[in-house]
Amino acid sequence: MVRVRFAPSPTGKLHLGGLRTALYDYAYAKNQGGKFILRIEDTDQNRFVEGATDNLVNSLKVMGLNFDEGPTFQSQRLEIYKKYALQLIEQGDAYYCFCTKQELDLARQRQKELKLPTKYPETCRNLSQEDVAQKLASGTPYVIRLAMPRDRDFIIFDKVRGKVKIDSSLLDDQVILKSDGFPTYHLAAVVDDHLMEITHVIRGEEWLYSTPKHIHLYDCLGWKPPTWVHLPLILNENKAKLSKRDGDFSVEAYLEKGYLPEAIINFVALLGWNPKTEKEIFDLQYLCDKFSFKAVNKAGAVFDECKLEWMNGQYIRKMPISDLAEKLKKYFVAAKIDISNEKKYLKVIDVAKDYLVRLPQVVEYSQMFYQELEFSGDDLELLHSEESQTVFKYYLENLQEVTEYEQFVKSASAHLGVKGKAYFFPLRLALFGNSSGPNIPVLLDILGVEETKNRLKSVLL
RNA sequence: GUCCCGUUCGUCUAGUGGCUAGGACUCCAGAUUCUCAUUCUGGCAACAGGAGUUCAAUUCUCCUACGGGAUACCA
Repeated sequence: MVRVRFAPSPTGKLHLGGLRTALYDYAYAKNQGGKFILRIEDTDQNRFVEGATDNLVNSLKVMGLNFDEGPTFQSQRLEIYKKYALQLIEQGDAYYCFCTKQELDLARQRQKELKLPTKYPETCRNLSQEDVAQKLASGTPYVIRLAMPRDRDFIIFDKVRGKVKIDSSLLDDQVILKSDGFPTYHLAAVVDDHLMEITHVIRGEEWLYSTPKHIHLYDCLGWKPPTWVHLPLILNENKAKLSKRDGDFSVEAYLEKGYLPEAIINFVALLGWNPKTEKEIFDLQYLCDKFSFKAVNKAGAVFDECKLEWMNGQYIRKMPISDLAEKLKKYFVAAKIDISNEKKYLKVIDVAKDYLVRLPQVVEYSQMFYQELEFSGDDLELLHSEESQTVFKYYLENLQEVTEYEQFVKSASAHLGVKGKAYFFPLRLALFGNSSGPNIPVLLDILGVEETKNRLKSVLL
């Protein structure tokens, strides 16, 4: 049974990169009839952000990525990690380290100056039993480090990258238990992945290089390592890892900007994966059906919001008008626009939907149906021209409740001998406030005879 | 610095030892006999460079360049 976990740390909101990882986790689990598990990696007390877990959980929910188990919190499992850390010490696979931060910084700085690889100098790796006992007894702060082997190459068999070889002599003796008693990622993730019977570890590429440490941990503990899957990163326009400096890439922010969850899912899915067909618009179910690691790209993908906008428009236009109308109501409420006339509102949305890229724009594109129009000097000049006035008068005299609009618009043009821009522009301006926009019959239909006449009267000389 | 990963239009990507290197977004043009939007049609635009293997390399190998990641008591 396939079991995959999404394991974010609660240091901020769920961002697009995290969402993509969670999405592939979910897709693979569902594809294999397995389980999708949420685990919160809250082992860094300094970076903990209040409310981050709620945001993570909520964002996943909105996106439709429901987890089968969890969330599990690592901060509630400290005793377990400690137990294994101690076991590793007993086995001689880990050791106490009493080096201070200053000593380590200094060593690292010296290595940099000498252009050597920066790594822990292994000062405490060969401390005598007595030294250790004495320091422990005197209450010296300590961490526990993993003693990496120095004589073997680690081979990672990665599902998207293939075989990756890393020379063990380059690897650091990583801290696995911090002085505050919390484990580091390396220990916590390995222990939990084993205990939770995770079969596939799917994570960002930034973890590839530390995988040997994890493999070694599995070996020392006598456990079977999971299948490794390292995903390419999502990049900003400068091709660097998406970071907070580039702006707010949280799922929440994109929802607020007015992107539909379906569009976000679809778009993010395509950043690093494709169904090997020309199909680009698809839903979560389709992704789950088709997903495989074989089709995951190796190279990072630049996030391009233009294409997201286009895709969002596609989803907006595809949506049943009543659903869309319902979804858009809140923007009108926020703008204090009265949309209680349901019939009119639906017509307005039907027109606006072709213009929409992001949801909140709906107000901008349809407020002219609800608010009094304002005209510039140039506008007034056009509205007050003799020809325009003739058209308006004709409409005021002849437009009736029973009128068939399309026909009326045509016959009026014929009757008055005015056509083209000279005919349509002033009308649209008077009724809609802009010389470009929807067709006149559509405007008449939305406004209705009474409102149309009111608007025409107000520009009559 | 060191190690690891990567490199097809500006961006997301398909693809193959021999093709006019395909699609999508953006942009441009045309059509939908008023405009805008939608929709449709067409166009611009790419195999990082150099060696090697081969009858033939974008495709396989090596090197270089460039980009990214890691190098923490962060994940």
